[in-house]
Amino acid sequence: MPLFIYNSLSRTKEKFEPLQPGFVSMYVCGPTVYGHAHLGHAKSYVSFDVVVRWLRQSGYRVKYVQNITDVGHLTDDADEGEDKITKQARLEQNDPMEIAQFYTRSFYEDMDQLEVLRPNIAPAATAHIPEQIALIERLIKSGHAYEINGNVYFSVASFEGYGKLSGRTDLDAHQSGIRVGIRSDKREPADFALWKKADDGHLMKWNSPWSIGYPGWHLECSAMSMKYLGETIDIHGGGMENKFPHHDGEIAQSEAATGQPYVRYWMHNNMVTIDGIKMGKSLKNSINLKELFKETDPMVIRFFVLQSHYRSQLDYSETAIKASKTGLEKLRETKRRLQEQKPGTGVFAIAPFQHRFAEAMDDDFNTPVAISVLFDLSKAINAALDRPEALSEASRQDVEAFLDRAGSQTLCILKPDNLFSDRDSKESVKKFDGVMTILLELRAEARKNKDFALSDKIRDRLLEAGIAIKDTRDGASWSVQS
RNA sequence: GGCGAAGUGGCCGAGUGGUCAGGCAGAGGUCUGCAAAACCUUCUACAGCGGUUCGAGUCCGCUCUUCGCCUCCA
Repeated sequence: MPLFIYNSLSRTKEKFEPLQPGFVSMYVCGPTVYGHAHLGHAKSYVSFDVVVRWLRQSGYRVKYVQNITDVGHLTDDADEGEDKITKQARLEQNDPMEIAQFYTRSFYEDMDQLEVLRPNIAPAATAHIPEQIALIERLIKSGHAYEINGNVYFSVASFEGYGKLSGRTDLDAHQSGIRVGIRSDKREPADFALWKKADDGHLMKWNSPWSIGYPGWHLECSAMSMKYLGETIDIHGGGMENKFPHHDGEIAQSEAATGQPYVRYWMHNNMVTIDGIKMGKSLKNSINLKELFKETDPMVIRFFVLQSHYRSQLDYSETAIKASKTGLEKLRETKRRLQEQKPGTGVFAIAPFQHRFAEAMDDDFNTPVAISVLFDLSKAINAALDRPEALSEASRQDVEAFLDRAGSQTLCILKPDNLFSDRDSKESVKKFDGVMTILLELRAEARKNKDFALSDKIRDRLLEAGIAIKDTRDGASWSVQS
């Protein structure tokens, strides 16, 4: 069953065939680190995390590079405005590099909570200035870039096919959108900066053959992608809002420099919206993940994100999150029941579910359908467990193996053990388990003596403490509420 | 204005021609000391108007509406 990926460049689903059999090179645009991550980052990086995980499940060796943009780019037009990181540094009365480091760590903390695997290489833009300068030199030599007054610009007219990703190929149209009246030494308004001379007071700056300055925004991805993954990479991912100008700029400067195709499959994920409006830092409607995690289990957020397709907009609301929470709890409960059941004789065929799950994932990573397969499975398993014959040990193991691969390894919404965090030691878990066993025994005794006031009190008080009791045919079980 | 995407039931959200998405919420039932969970049954859809077709959320056209990009942005 081959994998199909929707390629933003061709606007069709294409059969995935990496450049080298068995090996996938993948680059995803990372965050600009001048603030805490928000729900939009969660959607993006959870989506690409599942892409990486499924490729690995499918047997590929994946080299995953995701940059950290720690060069401050401008808040405004390409020629005006203050650098974002410098601005944040001024607001926090801090050094720009400390700002970048602080928010980089914050980003990974949040991603860890969401079970997003770290990239194999996470290159920082500031650590690759020489590579970026070398790429500019290459472009100047080949006549695709020019230097004026210490600034270097990419000549858009020199690259045929500029704008092919976004569909913006009419250069005259570019000009109409550009504000008049700003002073610029560009030859053409559509040309974009590769190197900018630093103004007085600009804090993040480096030496270059042209001026003391800083690199253009699009440049770092091209330079670092080439350095770690080669001139042609298999997959490049990013947010849709970056198709133009960022990704079209990357294509132009990369392909102009190498003469090789830059990316084989472009993947773009859609936005998170609130009441239909895009969530964005600059729009001041973004939902900070650290705040969100105070009330909502990060796994619920991950599940919520994966319940919609990565190319669809995802509309945030508290009711939607709550629905996801209840839904995820249902899947967890089935998994728990399965683990706790006493071996029976029933035979359960897992193959059709495996097949449907793989089919969904191979169809451009259709996680909502993949999750619906898990719900169908949940229903079938619960029904089987309700029957006296239950599941044989062999069948139970088959189902658990599938749940581990699909739910834990691929979607990563059902962790192997979600009762306690990883920080809790095995010893304390064991002790807690012992205490719970005693409480359940006391409650069972009370019920046997028809002392329902006591048994209900135990149940109610435990629920207040965040532990739910369920009476099953095989006795009571308990679980921690998320 | 230019480029691109989308409008599905109370809510979220799949589905590119021919029984069914799925989740949440609602209703009825089974089970239970009661609850919870689970299971069974069940009610609300494809923005509008034309067209193609034996047959259309699904293809085509028009209209209306929404969103993204054209400034930094996942």
